[in-house]
Amino acid sequence: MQTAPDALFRSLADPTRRALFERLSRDGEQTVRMLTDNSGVSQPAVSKHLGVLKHAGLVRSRHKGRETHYSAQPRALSPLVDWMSYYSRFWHDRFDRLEDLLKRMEP
Amino acid sequence: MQTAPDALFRSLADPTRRALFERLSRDGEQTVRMLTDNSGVSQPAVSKHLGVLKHAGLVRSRHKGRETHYSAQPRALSPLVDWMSYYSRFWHDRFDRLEDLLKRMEP
DNA sequence: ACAATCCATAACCGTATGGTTATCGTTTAC
DNA sequence: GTAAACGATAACCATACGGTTATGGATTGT
Repeated sequence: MQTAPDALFRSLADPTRRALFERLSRDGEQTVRMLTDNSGVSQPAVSKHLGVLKHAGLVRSRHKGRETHYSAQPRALSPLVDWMSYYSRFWHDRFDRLEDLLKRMEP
Repeated sequence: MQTAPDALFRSLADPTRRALFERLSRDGEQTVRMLTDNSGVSQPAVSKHLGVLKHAGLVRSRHKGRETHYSAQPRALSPLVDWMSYYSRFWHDRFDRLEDLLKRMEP
């Protein structure tokens, strides 16, 4: 349970890296060159970030000739959704119990 | 848009810190002492982590005498839900349900 | 009054991490 | 065939970060 969200939270914690994922999600498949432009960092930095994202399953890569096309893999976010649902539910349940308690205290 | 999820992702990226939040979510309000036991790290480390979580809005603190009681604030997660729903249409249905859940927690 | 507990802060340290430039193998273009 | 473009990797650097011990202010217990 603990390990699944870890790589995801870590990967998305960096603003540059998150921006890459956001851009791929919004605009679809992109080459490294395209991603480097307007990224504010160098091409090697972009490649490294994409490597991290790929390792977390958040992006996929496809080679065509000398260029590499990257695309977002949003289903990889599901452990995060599960995590949030799980830990929000406790609050939700407690809220319900509190409501029940208050109801029972009324005359 | 970028700033809101940033502190949250960052805060939750560290395993020790996430474990603290998870524990507060599961078991309810706890003092620093209680949180330090079974945390695997020293009391100052716990205090520092709680400071980060508090800064991100994920926990609240309440002073009583010489001890400080911390409690989880799961609705602080909502920017993350927004972020995910925006950047991945794929999980929209699930997100809608989670958003409803979080909305019900609002005062 | 004194000792002990609680917690925050300061000072410090090693490592992880995000960035750079340099380079090299491939592949395209001329 | 030669040059240029693409992208990954290596080597390196500065800093951010998570951990520690030491300490001090506040509160509680004896």
